[in-house]
Parts: sequence; structure tokens; C-alpha cells
Amino acid sequence: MPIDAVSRIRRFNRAVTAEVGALDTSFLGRGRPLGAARVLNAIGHGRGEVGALRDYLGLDSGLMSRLLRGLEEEGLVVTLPHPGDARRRVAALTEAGRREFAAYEALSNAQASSLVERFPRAEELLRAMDLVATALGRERIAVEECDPRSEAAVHCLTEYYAELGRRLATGFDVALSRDPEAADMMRPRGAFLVALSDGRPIGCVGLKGKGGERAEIKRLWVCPSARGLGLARRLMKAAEDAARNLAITTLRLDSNSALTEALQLYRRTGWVEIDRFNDDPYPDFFFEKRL
Amino acid sequence: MPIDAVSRIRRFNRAVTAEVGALDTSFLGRGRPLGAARVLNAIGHGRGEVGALRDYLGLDSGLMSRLLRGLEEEGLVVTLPHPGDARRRVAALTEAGRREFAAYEALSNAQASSLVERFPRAEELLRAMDLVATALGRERIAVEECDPRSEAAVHCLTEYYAELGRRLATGFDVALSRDPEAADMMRPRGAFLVALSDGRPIGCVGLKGKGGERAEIKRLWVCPSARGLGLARRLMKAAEDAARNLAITTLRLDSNSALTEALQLYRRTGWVEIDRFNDDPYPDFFFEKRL
DNA sequence: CGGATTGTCTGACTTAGGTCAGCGACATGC
DNA sequence: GCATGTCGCTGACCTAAGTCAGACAATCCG
Repeated sequence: MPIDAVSRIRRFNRAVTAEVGALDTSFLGRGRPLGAARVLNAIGHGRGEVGALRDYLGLDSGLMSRLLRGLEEEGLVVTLPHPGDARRRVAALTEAGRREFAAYEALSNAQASSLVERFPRAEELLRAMDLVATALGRERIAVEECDPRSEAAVHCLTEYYAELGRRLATGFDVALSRDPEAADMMRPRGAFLVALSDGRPIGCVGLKGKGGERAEIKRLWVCPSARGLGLARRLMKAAEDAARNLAITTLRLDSNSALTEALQLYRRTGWVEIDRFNDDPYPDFFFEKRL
Repeated sequence: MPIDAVSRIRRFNRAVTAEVGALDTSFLGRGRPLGAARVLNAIGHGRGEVGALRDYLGLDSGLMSRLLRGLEEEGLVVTLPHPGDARRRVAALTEAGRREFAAYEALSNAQASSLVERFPRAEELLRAMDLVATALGRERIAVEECDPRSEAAVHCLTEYYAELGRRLATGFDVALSRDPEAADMMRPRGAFLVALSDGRPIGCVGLKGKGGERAEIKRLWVCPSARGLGLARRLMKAAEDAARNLAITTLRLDSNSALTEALQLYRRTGWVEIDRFNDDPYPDFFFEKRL
């Protein structure tokens, strides 16, 4: 490791520590200790169960309990017994709690906005931040099954189509491609998987089934800032696992010779080239894999 | 501000908070509270005077004193009276303190290395981190008045002349240009301003006066890595403020048509083109601004 | 010289954050 | 139905961090 790289990273650390510190102190601006503010925000972001809260925030159960009690006394939170297990408790925001949460969200958003607004090369900066966040959050990328019509999935698909348009010599027209029914990419026929880094969708893949033993892999996409991290491979593996889980034995996919990284990945992970199996105008490579 | 940009920044914040947290706890790995570790590191980085330490770390004088006492008891630090002013004290590392400081440095470096090593696209990541650090550190760029013969000023001027040499079709020969006397760019006749990022000079501008109501702007330069951040504009504004402060009412400057960004800046900030007012061989554009 | 100011230190106090043992209510497996 | 484990809560306790008033010595300025 060249010493120069170390000094660059340490400069980054210093810059970022100052910025994060500023965010923390802005949270303190609402007259509540940071711990309580973090709990309030976690609940606002949908983490209701006390156990889940503890894990997420890395707090001791006693401390967690006290913080919740404090928020309850402020009238921001109520805790109710868990419907299925009366030992557990679930915290929820009251009306006042929702207002307070919204105020914190507004603070966060304003801080984020001001950062970009006061920097002239905003898009460049955002791309750099994406890359750094992905690199730092690499161990925390989650692959999850979701509805292909969900917001996260639609985001990925939009990016995917846009990229095809740029990369295929012929351009790409969504209307001309066989757009699978959402139901074909959901249980029980198939599945749709997104990769989430801290909740932000950064990749996807679809498993399109018809109910039989054969299914197709569709819409494999990884966002540019997350490439080179083995995420495509991980998504493909997750899709294969989902296929096995659905008792599917043969997978197929079509692709285009312009997508060289994808073709390389398929060849390296046990896919074999086969004859054309559809008359879609865009693909010119066809693969199969037996599970 | 599109909501998407906000979510990207907030994702970055979360990723970086986790990483910074990991850095903090690694500092705790040496059995010393974070505050004491920070003081030790600041001293190791050459900040000896107690007052300077307090400012840098943002600590109360009582707390600072106690932390120093603790480090003294551990045998890592000695504090001596300041040679010129016996009220002040200067802290220095003992041999054991230097060893401990080296251990902290090694931890920081290892953490930085591991980040890059576990990410396949290292150079790209480093560039992204540089950009983010520059963007975040923008507010911490200080514009200060200094002697035009000081080290920082000379560094900037050397870079400035080198760049003129590259950009002017005719080349540039320092000897042929009217090199103003240092005294013309110092109080009470004028001023010389440098921009410092983390103590490193990254830009400059000179205000050259003769004692009357008219002065000239000279030597506006911004280092390439800091361009696009509005630093030139900020330097010019600081120079104008200094001029007003010196009761100067009319500013002039000469420039060259090869320096397009500079010409654009002048036109946008209230400068008007005037006739040639000197016979210097390099400039071919002349501007004036009334304050 | 004498009063004001500066720089540091000390003691008393507060708050935030965190740990730990044990309790009571509930759940689970045999 | 009982032993065992799980979940959250409580009280007692601890450390780190920070605040504040005042003490004390050195310095500065008129």
C-alpha cells in the first residue's frame, strides 16, 4: 500500500469526521440527547420491535429501556405488547412523535441539500459519494426478494433500460421487448431480487417462471458505482437459490454481445451457450444452466 | 433539490458514520478514552502549546488540563513552561509517548489500508474520496493575509508563474514582468492574501497599492485541484474588502486572453474593460472596478 | 508601580452513556 | 405441568465528557 493512498484516506477521514460531527450536533439542536434522538429516528424508520432496535443501535437492553421510557414520558412514543408474543414489546410513534420525527428528517434533508447546493459540481460529488458509500457499505449489502412493481425494483429497471439504450448499437425500446408480467417474477412462479445498500437499490435480477421446471433469468443489472464488487455474481447466485427453492431445474437467459461483462460472468459460472430460443430483436446470445 | 440526491447523501452519511465509528473504537483499543487519545495525537502532530491544543480540539480549559495531567501521570507527556511567556505551557511527548503515538498512527494507517485493500477499484475510490474531502473541506478553507515573501506566498507565486509559462503562447519570463515590491502588497499600501486548506496554501491574490485611492489586483491563482469551488471569487472578494478597508476606491487589473476562466470571472463580478494602462508585454486585457 | 488581563490549573458539579445482576412475565419443549 | 429459557424492565453503579467559578502566577500597559 503506497503511503500516499493512506494519507489521502486519512485526509478523507478528517474531512468527514468534521461533517458527521456537524450532523450530530445539529441533532442535538432539538434539546434531546443523541441517544434518544437515534431511537426516535429508528422507530420512525419502521423499526418498532424493542429487540430489533437494540440490535440496530447496538445498545444494552437496560439503556434501551430507559431511553424508551424517556421518550414515553415526553409523549412521543407508546410501547405495546407484541401481538404474537407477550414478552416482546413494540414501540410506535404518537402523533407528537411523528411530528418530532418529521422535524429530524427535515434537519437531515436540509443538511444533505445544503452540502450539494454549496458545491458547484453536484452530480460529480454525488457519484463520488455513491462510490465511497458502496465501498464502505460493501459488507452491508443485502439481497432481498421484492415485488417487481415496488419502488426499488422500478428504479433498477428504469436504470437498466436506460443503460441498454446507451449500450446497444440499435438503441433499446422497452415496448419492443417482451416485458414479462409481474406475476411471472413473483412467488409462486418466479422471483424478483434487489440488492440494497443501506436501503438504496443498487442492483437487481428477475427470475421469470411459468410454473414449470424451467425459468428464465431477466433484468440483471448492477448500478455503475457498485460494479467490480462481485455483486452481479451474488445476485445470480441468489436467483439460482430462489429457483432451486421453487423446484426449477433448468434456467435460461438471453443477452447481447455488447454486454461483455455479463457474458463473461455467465461463461464463468456454469452457463452454456445454446441456440436462440425466442424471437426478441435485441438478444444475440442465449445460455442455459441446469441446477 | 431532487429527493434522490438527498437520499444518496444520507446513505453516504450512514456508511461513513459506521466507518468513522469503527475508527473511534479502534482508538479505544489501546485502553485510553477517546479524549486522551485525541490529545496525544494532536501533540504528536506537532501541536504543543496548550492553548493551540484547546482550540484545535475544541475543549474547555479545565478538561484540557485534566487530560494533560492524566497523560503526564501515564508518563507519555511532559509539559514545560513556554520559553517566551511563562504563563503558557507547552506539552511534548516523552519517549514512551512517542511510542504510543506511533502505535496510534499505525492503527490509523492500517485502518486506511484495509479499506482500500478490500475494495478492488482502489484508485477510483481514492479519487472519489479526494473529491468528497475537497467538497466537505471547502468551508474550512481559510483566506488569510500574509507577507508576500512568506513561504506560503512564495509557493503560490512559483506555481502561478509556472502555470503562466505553460498557458501563455509566448511563454512567461518572470524577469520581463513588472514584479511589484513586496511593500506595495503589504499594509499600509496593499495586501497579499493566501487561501489555506488544512494549512496548505492552495490559492492567492495580491492587492498592490501606492498609497493613493487606486490599487491593482495582481497574481490571482488557485491550485488546479481546488478549482470549480468558487475560490477565485472568494479571493477576489477578500481583496476588494481589504481595498475598501484601505480606503481604496478604484481597482484595476491586467490579464491575458488565454486565461479565459479569469476573464469570465471579472466580467461577472462587476469589472469593466478599459484601455491599456501599462506597457507590460504579457497582458492584453485591462479591467477596472469602482468600489 | 499598580491594576487589568491572560493562561493555566483545581475543585465541585452535571449530563450522557453504558454495564451488570436480578426480577417478573411469558414461552417452549419434554 | 414443570424446568428452562427468553424478553424487557429496574436499580445500583461506573466512566467519560463537559461546565463553571475561582485561585494563582505571569504579563502588559498606562
